[in-house]
Amino acid sequence: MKNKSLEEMNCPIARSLEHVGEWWNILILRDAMLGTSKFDDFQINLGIATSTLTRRLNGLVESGLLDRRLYCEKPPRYEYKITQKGLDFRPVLLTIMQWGNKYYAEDGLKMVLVDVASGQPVDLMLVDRITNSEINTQQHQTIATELKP
Amino acid sequence: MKNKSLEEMNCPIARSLEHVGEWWNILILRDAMLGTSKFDDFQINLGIATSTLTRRLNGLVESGLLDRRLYCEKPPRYEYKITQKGLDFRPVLLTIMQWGNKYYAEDGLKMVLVDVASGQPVDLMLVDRITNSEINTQQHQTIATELKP
DNA sequence: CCGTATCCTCCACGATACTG
DNA sequence: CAGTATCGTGGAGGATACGG
Repeated sequence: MKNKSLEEMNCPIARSLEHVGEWWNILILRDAMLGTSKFDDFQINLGIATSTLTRRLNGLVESGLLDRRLYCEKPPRYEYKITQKGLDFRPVLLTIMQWGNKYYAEDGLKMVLVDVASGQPVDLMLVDRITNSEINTQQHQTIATELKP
Repeated sequence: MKNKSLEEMNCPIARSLEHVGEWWNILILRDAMLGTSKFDDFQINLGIATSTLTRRLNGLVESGLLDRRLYCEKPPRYEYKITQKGLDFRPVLLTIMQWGNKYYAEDGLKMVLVDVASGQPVDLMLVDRITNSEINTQQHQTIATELKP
């Protein structure tokens, strides 16, 4: 971030903000947890400028929250997969989500928790973007939904 | 924030970031939950420019996370107290804190949970800034500490 | 003492154009 | 299609001076 002193603040919250404080990062992580991994998918989903997306993705890779992996050799193609450190950030997104649901869901659009059969306790998804029919039911099972009217 | 489109994003996370995404806001809320309420206390604690602090405080008041109250008539003095909406944001800070403790506490400085006798389950405090002796023990009781060496 | 107003700087972001 | 490079700008933040 702009202020170097954040790192010197010796507070875990302040230091965390150094790496995820930019709100684009939060939204990129959100989508990464939802399964997005390709550059263009992020770009289309978020409506972010490509140059900005490059910078943010690189920053998140540098911070160890995303992993850049070559998945195709010819032509070289990369995907951005969430790391364990990034997954550990999920509770933060969940609590932001709950707070946002309470105070900023006037139009009825909320996010919901889904049960992940793979063993992980909870995951998050945006209701109007991933409909129930689109969910890989082997991986996800909706346990609560509040759909847009 | 700079981008109006965040509000139009129809996602509770995105909308929340509209109000608390600026990292100064997070730190101000952190201190407000720790009991800070006076302008100068925020300023000294955070090392923030006074003009910036004015802007951020006003923004948080506008967003309904802080409440500006006149507590002295002559001369007029105001204090900034956290609102219920602000208190509801506390779980977010707690999860950020936990994540920060895990990944950004290399120097041993962590935050801890304290039991609030007033009935609320948990509160947070910064270990090196509020020592045990300074805690209002009627209000707080430390249940876990990991102090800087 | 408790802020606010003003000016300035800088950088995150967007737009655009470009490469493999 | 999957990005990177470059340029211009708005606004957040800092420094300073000032008002109640």
